[in-house]
Amino acid sequence: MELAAAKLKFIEAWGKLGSEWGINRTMAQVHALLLISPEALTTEEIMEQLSISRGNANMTLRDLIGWGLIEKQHKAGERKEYFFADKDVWNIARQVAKERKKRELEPVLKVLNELSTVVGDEKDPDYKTFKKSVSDINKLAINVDKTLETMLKAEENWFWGSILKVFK
Amino acid sequence: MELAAAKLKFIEAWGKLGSEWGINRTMAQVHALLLISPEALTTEEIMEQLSISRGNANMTLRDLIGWGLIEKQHKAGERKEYFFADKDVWNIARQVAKERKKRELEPVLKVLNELSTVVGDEKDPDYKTFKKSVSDINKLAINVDKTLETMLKAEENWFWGSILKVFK
DNA sequence: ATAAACTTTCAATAATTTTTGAAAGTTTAA
DNA sequence: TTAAACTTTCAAAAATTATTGAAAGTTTAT
Repeated sequence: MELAAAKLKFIEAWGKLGSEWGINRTMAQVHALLLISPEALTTEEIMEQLSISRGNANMTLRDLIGWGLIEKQHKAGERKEYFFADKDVWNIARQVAKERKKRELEPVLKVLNELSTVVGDEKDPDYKTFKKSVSDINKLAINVDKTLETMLKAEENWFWGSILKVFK
Repeated sequence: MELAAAKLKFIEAWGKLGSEWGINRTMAQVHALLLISPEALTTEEIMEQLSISRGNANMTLRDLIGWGLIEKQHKAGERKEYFFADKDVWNIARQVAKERKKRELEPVLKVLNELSTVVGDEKDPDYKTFKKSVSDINKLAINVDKTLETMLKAEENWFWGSILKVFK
């Protein structure tokens, strides 16, 4: 396969994966483009390579910075802003895990906690089923939260060394 | 909190979580409703409780069956179909992991494999960066795949026992 | 064979999400 | 201060995704 074709395919695949995971397709594509780019790129270059508008590029780049996946770079003597992606996949995975934990898992834990204060009749099957489901989900969510917490602190080698030992 | 209010809140929270993870909101809500329902419900009851149309309910129930999250039940002497959810959260987590692995991770692994056949000039920074990123992502994806594979085979107690030992 | 009971389909519509692009805003250099 | 270079905003438009509901299809009992 040719490099040019491979690049397009990679950008497309990354975009598709993103959209399946609740991440805007364009955002994932911009990330893909920066991941395979040896140099930092300008908004202009990104707009052109992905055929997207200035407004879209600007918002997407801002979001990616918010996710901690890319950074701005300034080149001496130039006004333009350049953007580049952290290429370390372990950092990327941790960053995504960190953000999703904060944005999604933590709010859910909060709601589950509130829901466990529900009052009712212990003889009521509705009440019993509700309590049991909420409590079980709560336990799982707490475990997932702890696991992520530890993962976020871990070094890559430590992580894969330990995890692969457990998962034979 | 009252049971009725808590139920609504749970259905809403589950729906929101679903949509953040690329799962249709209604599908997650129907799942939530069945999770907290001690009895299997008919299409009619689901339509009414969630204020959705017959068509929507039918398609959503079909999808949930496809995900292995709910099942049909037939009651003796009745023509109606009843639906109920597996209430075991460990089964639910495994089922979701299994389906997403099949639907998303495996296609990505396939693409990454194709992309590693790219040919080019070892002196070209574009080529080198591309190869490195694809290869690193490929390695991570393979590890994730293996980890999920093991998790799918695991028993709940085994899993939490081992994982929590690693993650102190 | 018929009809009642129930399920499925799908074209049309609605709702939501994403994108555009021009105008407004900001920074820098002279 | 002015103007050029560059970035940000946001209302409108486009694209995508989800939902409706009536008609078609299926199954069962008689």
